[in-house]
Amino acid sequence: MPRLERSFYSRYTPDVAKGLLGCVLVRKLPFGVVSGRIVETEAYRGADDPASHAYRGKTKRNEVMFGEAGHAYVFFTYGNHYCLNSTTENEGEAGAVLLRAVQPLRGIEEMQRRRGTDKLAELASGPGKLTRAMGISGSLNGEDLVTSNRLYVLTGTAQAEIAASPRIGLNVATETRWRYFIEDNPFVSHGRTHNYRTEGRVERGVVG
DNA sequence: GTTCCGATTTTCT
DNA sequence: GAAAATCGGAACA
Repeated sequence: MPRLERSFYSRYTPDVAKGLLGCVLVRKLPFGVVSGRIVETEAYRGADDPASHAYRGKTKRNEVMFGEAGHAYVFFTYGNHYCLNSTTENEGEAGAVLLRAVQPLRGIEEMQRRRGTDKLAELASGPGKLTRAMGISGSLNGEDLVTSNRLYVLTGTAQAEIAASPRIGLNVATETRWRYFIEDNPFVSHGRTHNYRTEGRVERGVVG
């Protein structure tokens, strides 16, 4: 399976977020390889997106978002958790896709050990869980996903129905539905107020 | 320099 | 369903 190229990432962020569904995130660790199929993402842009870290311009923390597409943007939040994004758009224009959940494929035992649970559906069903399960931390911030041998993404092939909902954990831009996930997939996160089954405003599409 | 609060998870009721 | 844990970045003075 080929790796995603730079041109894949260098597009309108919501399109990249949708396109990443079904692709395979790969992390090489000293103990072996762990990987998972991406089942849930969120799009964040720049000055036009109040929910984005880049909304108020470039800072030391978010500068990766303004750089070349296809790099990892890893940030620390809530005192405990790292979140993994891939940068998007043309260089100089901010954008990133938050990877929120994967379906474990390879290295499941390693992920179980790191997460302290053996339940597959809970290994990486949330952004913080995902980074913990796959050994991703701030040291990978800025990593080039197109050339790195530590962290990269392979193209997906499986056809699946995708749905869209508001992004999770925000109190701004709540009308913008830039969260994308594979419908009825048991590996997506729940997300408190985002019970999409009862929301009734889910957009559908197809990824493949 | 100080204060506020989050792109979350876990645990308890 | 609700709340605590926990710390670095960003905003304001």
